[in-house]
Amino acid sequence: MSPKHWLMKAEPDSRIVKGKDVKFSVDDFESIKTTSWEGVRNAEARNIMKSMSVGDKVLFYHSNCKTPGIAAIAEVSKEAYPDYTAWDPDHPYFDEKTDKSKPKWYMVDVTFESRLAHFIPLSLLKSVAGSSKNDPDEGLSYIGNQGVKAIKTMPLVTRGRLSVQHVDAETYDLLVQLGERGGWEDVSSAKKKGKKRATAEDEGHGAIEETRTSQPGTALIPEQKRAAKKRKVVDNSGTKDETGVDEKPKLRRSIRAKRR
DNA sequence: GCCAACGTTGGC
DNA sequence: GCCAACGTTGGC
Repeated sequence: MSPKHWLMKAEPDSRIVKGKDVKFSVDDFESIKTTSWEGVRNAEARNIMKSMSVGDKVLFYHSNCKTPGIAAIAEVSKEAYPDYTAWDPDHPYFDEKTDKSKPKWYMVDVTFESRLAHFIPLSLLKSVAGSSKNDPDEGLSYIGNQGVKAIKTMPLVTRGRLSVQHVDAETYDLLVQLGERGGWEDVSSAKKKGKKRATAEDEGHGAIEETRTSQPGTALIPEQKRAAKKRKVVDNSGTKDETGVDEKPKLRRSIRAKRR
């Protein structure tokens, strides 16, 4: 079976939730190599993960940060299995309403493959998608109008909110190509951000390791927030169970602690 | 920090 | 099972 393609979001910026840093950047991912994608608490995203197979390709996306966009390529390395963090009351994404006899939330393992040579900012995709033209801007002519069309129909652009998304094969190829070749840096990005080279630096790309906060390995993905919130209501039990998990949970996604 | 878009919840 | 109210996502 040929591999399927997906996009998964993580938050590269630090945020403390229940005493844990939920950050998970491309740097973290690169140094950890393989991580479980726990914390998804959205049914649709969960179902999407359940349909993943080992070997499927994943676009790793930086979300809820200064320059959101696609940073790396990864691969599914373990198919869906119960997300034990849902049962851990100390975990930000504890879900009081599930129990072990009947797992509700699932996760997959994902293994880092490589960074894109050119971080693909969401703003670029939006700008292509929002254009009335069907031909790419200069610098991007290699994507052709099929490329433009593919971008215009991406869920990332048309619907946004989902933290785990399907990407179709052609679109995936196109994005990888974009990430390898770049070509927009002197055009659209520079235009809108006025001179600001939004690519490498914000994302910790390239050689310089920039100021990387604390240690990698922890970060949450978007959906967990809800669960984290609910969780406050409960807070019973303090015992960490023996789910047989020996590696400390790597949160991922995001929790929006307190906002507004 | 704001707030639009959209998902979830719960009353009926 | 509709739908208004509410809560969250996540870009800007």
